[in-house]
Amino acid sequence: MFALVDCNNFYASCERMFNPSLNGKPVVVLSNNDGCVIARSNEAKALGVGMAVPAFQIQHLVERNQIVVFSANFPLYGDMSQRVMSILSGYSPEQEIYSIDECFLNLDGIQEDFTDYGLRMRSHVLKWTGIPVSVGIAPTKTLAKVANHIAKKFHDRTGGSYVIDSELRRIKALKWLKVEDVWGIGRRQAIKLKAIGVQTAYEFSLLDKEWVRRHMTINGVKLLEELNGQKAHDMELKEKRQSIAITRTFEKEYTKQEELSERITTFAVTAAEKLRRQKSFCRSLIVFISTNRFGDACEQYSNSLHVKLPFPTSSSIELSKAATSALNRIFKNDFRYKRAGVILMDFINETELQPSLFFNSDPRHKSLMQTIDKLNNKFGNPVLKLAAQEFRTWKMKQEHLSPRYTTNINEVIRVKLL
DNA sequence: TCTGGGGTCCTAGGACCC
DNA sequence: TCTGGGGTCCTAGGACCC
Repeated sequence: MFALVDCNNFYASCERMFNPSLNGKPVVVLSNNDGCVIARSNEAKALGVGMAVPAFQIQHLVERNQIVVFSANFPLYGDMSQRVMSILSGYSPEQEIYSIDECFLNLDGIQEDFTDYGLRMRSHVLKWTGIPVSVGIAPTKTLAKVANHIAKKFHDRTGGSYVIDSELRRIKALKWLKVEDVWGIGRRQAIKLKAIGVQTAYEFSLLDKEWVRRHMTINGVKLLEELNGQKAHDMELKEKRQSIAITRTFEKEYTKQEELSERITTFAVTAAEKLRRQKSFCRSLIVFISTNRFGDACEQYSNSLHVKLPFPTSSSIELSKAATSALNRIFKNDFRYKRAGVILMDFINETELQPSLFFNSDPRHKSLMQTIDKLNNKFGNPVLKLAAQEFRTWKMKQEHLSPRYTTNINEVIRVKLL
């Protein structure tokens, strides 16, 4: 059996955790630059605040209903996530952290009643972190997702834990679940399926396997099997990322290549730090730039370049050089750039590096990077930068930022004794 | 005025090989 | 007029996830 444990309205719950006066009130969290909605409390959902809606479009709702708005505080969410995951790891020898707010647990060998087990996890996490979670348990990962959906949706009845462990429950659940809400069926597939009269997960589960394979590839077939109770996905105990991306929508539009180049350099340096943290080397990278996609149609330009590196490296210097030279090749004057990014890929493990006879990463960079990482970790990022990076740190729009309660000693919560 | 960021996997088709 | 057959590898782009 698999459990899927998912934090309820995770970012909003993190904010409320340190500000209990917000309990019962509508809360939303915005993306970088206070751009659009990325988390909503149940109260905010009920008021009609949609997911991923631009902030300015809900301004009237915010004012009319006194919705409390937060700027994204990723240091806080990342730290809270670690705490939640750490507690949950005690409930199974195998934990797959699927995203910042959810994980799968392998429950093979658990003797306790599954519903109770789920409830126990839930109250444990709630007590120790203040974050409410929902637990779905079933014989396949996809059905565990379905069970989780039910646990959350009918919290009053389930208490936040639901188990699909019989044909009766499986069929009842699938008949209830709309096909577009199945894990793995997105907008495109949902349209196709509805066109042939499939409305529910149950109707999907009865489709002919060949038809599904032809129209939805191997993923569709796996989905079909999983919904029918046959395991097609196992725990994925992932070690390392296969790609690392740093991309940003800028707070302003850039026209000068030097300015863009500084930002790209910083993206590459940041990505390189992450690369070194997971002890990998990278063999290629993509740089992309783009004008404002919401702007005037005739002023649009976007381009990307995938460059192979002459040798595997994790050096910030070498990676940022490669990135800026890629930028030089795609940059065009007379455009106003609003978005750009660097994506590292094609990794190998540090330990599996085969030096080449002719071209290799500069060996001196290894200890240099170690020292830079050490200093930046100790004194806060980034005391040390490359000269090619921008001099001042860019300030994104964050008008509703909460303190970093759990990761910065100067911002810990203060308790006043009366 | 204002419109996010970070991932994974699959497939079709091109380039190349014999 | 007729113009083989069987492979592998790589990549861009699509679809999906949170």
